[in-house]
Order: sequence, then C-alpha cells, then structure tokens
Amino acid sequence: MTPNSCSQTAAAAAACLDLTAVSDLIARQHWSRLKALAGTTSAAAAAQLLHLLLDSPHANPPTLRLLFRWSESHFRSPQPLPLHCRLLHSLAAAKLYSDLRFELHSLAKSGRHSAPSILHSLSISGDTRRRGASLSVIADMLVLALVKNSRTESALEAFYRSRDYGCRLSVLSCNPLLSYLIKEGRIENVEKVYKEMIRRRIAPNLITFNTMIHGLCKARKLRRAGDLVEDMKTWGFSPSVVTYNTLIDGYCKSGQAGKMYKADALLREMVLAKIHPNVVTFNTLIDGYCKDGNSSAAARFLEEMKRQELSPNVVTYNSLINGLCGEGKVDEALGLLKEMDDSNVMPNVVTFNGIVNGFCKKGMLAEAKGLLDDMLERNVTPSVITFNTLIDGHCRSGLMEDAIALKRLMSGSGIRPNVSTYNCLISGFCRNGDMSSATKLLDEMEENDVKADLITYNVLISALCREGKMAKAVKLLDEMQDIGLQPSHVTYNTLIDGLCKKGNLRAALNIRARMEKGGKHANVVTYNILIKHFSGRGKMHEANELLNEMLEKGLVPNRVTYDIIKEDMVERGYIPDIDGHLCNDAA
DNA sequence: ATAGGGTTAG
Repeated sequence: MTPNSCSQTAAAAAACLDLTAVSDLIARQHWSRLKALAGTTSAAAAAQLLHLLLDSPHANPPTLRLLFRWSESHFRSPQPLPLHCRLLHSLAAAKLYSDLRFELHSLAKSGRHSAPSILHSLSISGDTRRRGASLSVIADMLVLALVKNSRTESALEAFYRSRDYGCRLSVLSCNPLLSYLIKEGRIENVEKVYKEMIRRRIAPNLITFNTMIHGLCKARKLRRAGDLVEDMKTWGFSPSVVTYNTLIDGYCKSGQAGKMYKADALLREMVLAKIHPNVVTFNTLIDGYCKDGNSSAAARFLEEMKRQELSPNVVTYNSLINGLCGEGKVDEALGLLKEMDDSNVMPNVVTFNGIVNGFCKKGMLAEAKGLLDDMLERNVTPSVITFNTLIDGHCRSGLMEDAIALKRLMSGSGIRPNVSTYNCLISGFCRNGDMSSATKLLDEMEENDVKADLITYNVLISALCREGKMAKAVKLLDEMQDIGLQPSHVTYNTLIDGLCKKGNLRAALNIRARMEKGGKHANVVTYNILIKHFSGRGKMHEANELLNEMLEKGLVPNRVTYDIIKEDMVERGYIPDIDGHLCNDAA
C-alpha cells in the first residue's frame, strides 16, 4: 500500500484523499486550507480524518497530535476516548514520550474519564502486536499524570487496575504516587501500594524507601520506619542523608519520651557512617529542640553548623526565632533578625510572623502592630497568619474593638479573613461573655461562605459549657457530626467537663460512650475530669478505680492528675491504693 | 521522583 492510496474503510474510499498533502497542511497548520481539502468542518469530520491518518502506515504522530489539538480547541469539544487512545498508542510506538506525557496530562486534567475506562479503551486500541509493550509505558505515565493533577483516587485505581492488563509499572510513577498519598495523610493506602509494588516485582529504589520511611514517620509508626531501614539494606541500599533527616524529623515530631535523645543518637550514627549532616539535618534538629522548649540547645546547634561551614538559611533562623519567641525571649529573636541582615539572609513572612507572635504573647501589642510597617519597608507581604496572630493577640488582651479594626485592615489589604480569623474573634467575644457579638460573626461567616470548622465548634461548645447551657452545647455536638465534622478529644472532654460540673454524671458518661463510638478513646484529660468529679464529691473509691483503669490502659498521669491526687485525695486524708506506677512517678 | 520553618481550642 502506498501512502497515497485509499485505505480499506468505506469512509476513506469515499474521501480518497491525498494523505501526504493533508499531512503537509496539518504540519504547517493551514487549517482553513485543510477544511477546503479534507472537509474538516466539524469535530466528527476531524475525527474521521484522524482515523484515516492513523490507519495509514505513514502516519506521522506529531502531525496527528497537531490535528487532534486543533480539533479539540477549534470545535470546543473533546474527541472521543477511543480516538484519544489510538493517538496515545501511536505516540508511544514512535517513542515520543514528551508528547505522550502532554496528552496524558490533558486527559488526566480534564477529568472526563475514569481511570478504568481509560485503561480499558487503551487495551482494545492500537496495533495488536505492539500493544503490550506500549500499554505499560502509557499506563505508567497515566498514573503519573493523574497524580500530578491531584486525582489521587483515580491514580490509585489506575495503579491497581493496570495489573489486570499485564502492565509493568515503574518507580517513576509509583514513587510520586506514594509521595502524594503521604501528603494527603492516607497512610493505609501507602502501605498497600508498597506491598502491591513488591508483589508485582516493581523494584523499589532508594527514593521509594526514603518516601516510605517518611510516610511511616508521619503516621508515627517509628518502629515500622526502622524496620524499613533494615529492609532497604537487604535490597542493597544504604541509608542516605535524606533517610537520616527523615528519621530525625520523625523522632522530633513523635512526642515520645526521650525523643530528642533519639534524634541526637541518629545524628551521631550518621556521622559515624560517614554521612555528612547538611543544612536540613541541622534545621530539623534546631526546630525539634525549639519545639521541645529547649531553644538554648537549638542555639548551640546553630553555632555547630556554622563551625561546620554550613550556611544557616531562612528556615534555620525561622525555627530558632519561633522557638525563642515561644519562650518569651523576643530580644534574642530580634538579635537573630539582625544577624540575618548581617549575613544577607532575607527574612520572609514566616520570620516576621514569629516575632509578631512573640510580641503578642508578651502583650506588647503596639510593637507587634508596628512590625507591619517594618514588613512593608522590607517588601514582605503580611499573610492571613500575620493578621490572625495580631487579631488573636488583641482578643486575648480583651481589645475586641482593635481586633475588629485589624480585621478591617486585613480585608482592606486584600486578605480575606479565613476560619481561623473568625475562630480567634469568636473565641475572644466568648471569653468576654459577649455571645451576641460571637453570633453576629457566625452569621457573617455564613454570608462570606467561610465554613465553620472543628475549632469553631470547640470554641462555641466550651463557651456554652462555661455558661452552663449544656443542652445547647450537646446540640452543637450533634450539629457538627451532621455536617461531617469529626469531633476531637477536646470536643468530648469539654462536654464531659461541663456535664460533670453540673453534676450530671449520667449525661457525661453518655458523651464518653459517644466518644468511644466515634473511635476516640478516653485520654488523660478525660480521666482527669472524671477523677476530679468523684474525688471532689468525696467518692474516693470511684476516683481510685478510675485512676487504676487509666494506668491499666497505659495512660500516663500528668501534672493535673497529680494535683487532683494531692489536693483532693491525699490532703483530705485518703491515700489511693493504686499500684506501684504512681508511687514511682510521684516520688 | 524522597527530607526542614509560621496563627487559632483544652
């Protein structure tokens, strides 16, 4: 068959076009002349021509793509999926991978088709003999395209379904899939995908392992993360600086006892293994120590990194500035801001937010507000968080009018108040017992289409509890569950506390039952509330039983627990007969 | 294609 001969279809016979001339017009994008020659006056006609060109052995894939793109934009209507799939196959066969990526990207972005229908259409399209090999490449790129377009659910479907078509995927799509699932906090899916990768003999690489370790750390499964480090070694990969940084960060954020000691041990271990700590390593440690309330240890790490000739960057300084401000050491934070200037590290909005927060915490509201001018001078644009911090600071000092003025100022600077803004203000009004102003803000939220969140409800519930309006408070619990908001421990504990204070133990236990039903287990705070309720009423036996129950569950008593035991029980002459845990810890 | 920083509730 020669390129100019008509192919076997009836449509082609009718058209009997000079395909070389047609291709030439397409390549030169002479669309009106193409219309005259080939009659492409509709999307359907263009589709027909595309099929014709695809059937011709001399079809040129880039030309096909030009025609396809022109048709979709010119007629403002998408071409049918089977045709798109034929185009994808021809691009894959010609190894035009960047064009293929682009086409899959637009297919994924449009969201018109589900992953299974795309895979199915691909599987029955294209040259039967070469389909298998190119199907794998296309499916692999499809998963990647779906991930990049935040269509994680479809990406997962494509990942699993592609197995039914015998596709061999690669780490190039699986790694980003894992990474996105982690970003979305869907750790169960992460582990499933990983296991499926192994089952399908998609060999994990160093990045797969680092990503998985990150996911497990984020899910606070530190032991499993450690197991994976051993796994990676059996696959022939040595932990890299990223592996260590991830683990160090995992421990810093784990909340477990001695976490900073573990983080420090990992630092020593990596140095011993001749893996050099980098800026991220130090930043992670500095942030970890700051969050642990130990900014002086963090400051020593800043010195250490300088000694190792690693340049602290804006993240380094931000972590330390935030830590210092959190401890009320705003002067030292300002010293660091000066140091940034000296070493040409540009402060950004996060830097200033930290200092604004520091001033607010000390009640130095004029200084905090004054930072807005400094920011302006330095070309740093305040963010919602800057204003929220300022607003919250004013609310906490009872300066509600100034807080409202700041909200106007932020709107005037083109920053829309978000839920947090409203939460700060509502909580401020509630603290002042001004429920009518709080309610007005709730209405305003509705008008501005800002949805109430968990914190909004917690704030309102605790305000109602303080006023003893328990029926209304419980009603809000129902309401939030109705609109699909998961109540938190705080929500339940606030209600339990309110009900206990009213002496309504039965209702309090009812909420506790709802809490368990909602998958949230009683925590230390829950027990403290209940123990306080009993011991405060002289029911020492019940209080004691709750103490034991709490310890049996492995919950660790905190300061509040000890205060209750000391003031309500011991000082009134009752010695809890709970087992050894308490004596050891209390001593 | 993998790792690090900011506000708000009890």
